[in-house]
Amino acid sequence: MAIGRSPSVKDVAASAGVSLGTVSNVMNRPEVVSPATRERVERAMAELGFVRNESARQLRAGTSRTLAYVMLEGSNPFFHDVAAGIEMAAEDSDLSLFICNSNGRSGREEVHLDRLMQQRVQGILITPVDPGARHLADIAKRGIPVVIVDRVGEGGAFCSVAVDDVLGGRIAVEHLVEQGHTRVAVIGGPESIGQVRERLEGARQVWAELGMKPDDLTYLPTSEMTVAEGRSAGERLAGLPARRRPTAAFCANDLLALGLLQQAIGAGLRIPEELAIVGFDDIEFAAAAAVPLTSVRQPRQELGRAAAGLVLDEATNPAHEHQQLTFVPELVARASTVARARSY
Amino acid sequence: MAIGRSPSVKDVAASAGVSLGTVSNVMNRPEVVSPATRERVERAMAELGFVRNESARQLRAGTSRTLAYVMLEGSNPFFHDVAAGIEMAAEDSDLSLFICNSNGRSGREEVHLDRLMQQRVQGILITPVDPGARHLADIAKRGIPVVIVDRVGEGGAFCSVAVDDVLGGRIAVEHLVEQGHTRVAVIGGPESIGQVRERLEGARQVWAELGMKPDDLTYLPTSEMTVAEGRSAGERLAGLPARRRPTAAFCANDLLALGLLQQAIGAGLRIPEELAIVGFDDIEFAAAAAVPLTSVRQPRQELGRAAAGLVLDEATNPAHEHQQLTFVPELVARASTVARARSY
DNA sequence: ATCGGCGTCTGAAACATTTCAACCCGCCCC
DNA sequence: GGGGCGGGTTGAAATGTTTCAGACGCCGAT
Repeated sequence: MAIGRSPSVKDVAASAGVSLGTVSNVMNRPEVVSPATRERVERAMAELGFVRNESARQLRAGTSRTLAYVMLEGSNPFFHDVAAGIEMAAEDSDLSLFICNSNGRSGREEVHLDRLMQQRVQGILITPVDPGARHLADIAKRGIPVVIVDRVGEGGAFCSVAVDDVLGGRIAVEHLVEQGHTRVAVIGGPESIGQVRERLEGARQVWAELGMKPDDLTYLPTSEMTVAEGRSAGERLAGLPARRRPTAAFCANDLLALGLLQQAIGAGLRIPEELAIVGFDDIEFAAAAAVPLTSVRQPRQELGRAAAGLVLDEATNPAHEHQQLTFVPELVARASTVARARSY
Repeated sequence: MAIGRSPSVKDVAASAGVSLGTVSNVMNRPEVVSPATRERVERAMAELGFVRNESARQLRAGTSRTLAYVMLEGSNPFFHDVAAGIEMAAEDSDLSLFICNSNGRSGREEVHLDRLMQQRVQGILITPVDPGARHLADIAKRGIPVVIVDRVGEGGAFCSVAVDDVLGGRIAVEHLVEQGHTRVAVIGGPESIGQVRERLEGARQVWAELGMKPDDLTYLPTSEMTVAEGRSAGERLAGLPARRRPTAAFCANDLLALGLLQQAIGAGLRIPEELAIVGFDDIEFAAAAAVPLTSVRQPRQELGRAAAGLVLDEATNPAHEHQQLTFVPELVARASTVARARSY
């Protein structure tokens, strides 16, 4: 029913017997219009079911009321938690948040960014496939605020918010060594992912510094950061000769760790006695695993919140300077590494 | 750098020495413009770094190129999988997808819907807090296509795509009875959530039909559908006197089931021998739990895809008729109910 | 009386695009 | 050589909002 285009300011103005400008004022600066007319206009709006046309507003204003987040992997709850943090901040500034998912593919990422530019979003938050990509630099050059999330931008060309991944890798492996492990596996990949590279790097660093034998740190590469790949890594681990087999594993994210955990339990291993496992991210399901997972916590929502703050600053503050925020990761020890850890 | 507003069609036209209309044609109907001019215009666009202003396009065209999905609970991966399905369909039609999250609160839902109307989205997909809510009906009355996802709309006022929740509850409990259980717990809540109501309803139906004693079906209500509530239900379960204590539980979603599972294992119960567990949704983490979880699978992405199809039909096909699509849920038996189930 | 100022309201311009009727020009056909 | 045709291009109108310079009426002060 109720067919026909939706009513415009003009219709409201006619119905209330005032001019266009007045209707606009009622919406945007109610204090300048007399209570009587305001009331009349508001009634007219309600009667006609008027809904402001955001495209027109935006066209005239030149700026939209939305932020966008392009996440790296929709299947990893970590990114949804980051998004939730951004959303809260956006909400506080009365902005909408547009969420996209590049799924790790640079092509999709570019398509999304293109669309976002067409929409003239106020700012773009992104966990990029490659922080050095041309299309990112191009956007920034246009003057659109871009903030890199969970990676640090190259050469300070962008604001960024991240956790110190090298440090994260360090504390994870340090913890395992403290628990008495002398043979450790590090699991993750592909190394084209910056986060992976740095976490593994941290692991190697601290391994060397603690004076452990280089050969006793086994790297098991994966092709993705998924539960399935974690299981597969578990199988490879089990295939190693007993005397060389690691007694603990550090996985570059929780999805891998969860897969490994499941495979290990299925194979009858006792956790953590026969295999200790540390993950990364501390997603909600890490604590909820049947053997609660020790993990390197990133302040997920905080990350998002801070990133939103930076993008807003860049959008509104003329004196804005790019900054690289780094959060400190924190080890959350649970039963997957400590025999009788209190679990939550 | 590169300050100043971004170039418009007019600038491109000037730079290429043609009229506005021609530039527009290059973008929208390239076949009507001669290869030579087209080439010239395209070069000008590239040089100036022209990006079409979507607001202006939309204002003139009266219609946007975006769909929206308002999900019920951002913390439940199930909805993200539905969203992924929608996104694929949107992609096929060259539409963008705007994702919002009401977090179960009717107020947020309304705010989001309001914004979406202002943006003149092509259609709205929503898993509503309450499918009977006024604001939903209002939107539909305006002629904006609305499709209810994972619930069926009341009185056929909307298109909807859902799984037969009653049937889902039936097959879950039927499965438990087949495994020889005679005392079963059903866990979920609050009952204000329609999905919960129907799943429990199905459970009760089949329990009666199979001639089981009504008193042997224990209902443990929860205040939310979260992992934490699942654990708490587990504690209440453990508190029941042994002779009345159920030997199996049907949880209204996987998050609850995961929490219950974890609590039970922590308490030293053997799964499924001492407690069998069935969840609902079959989210990815269900299979990845340390004791892989038996669950009632909903075709998550399919749900989203189908919903997108309906909303598009309603948006473009004048002869559109509302329809209620119902998918059939499917039991996926894993180790949490069947002692030596193959796990994946 | 005149003036200034204030509170309220108006009307038109501007935003960037799409669409459409009209136009131009060269060509072919009669 | 005139008429018609059709491909290519133009120019202007239209979309719904915001903004801004001004108009209007009224009051108090000069």
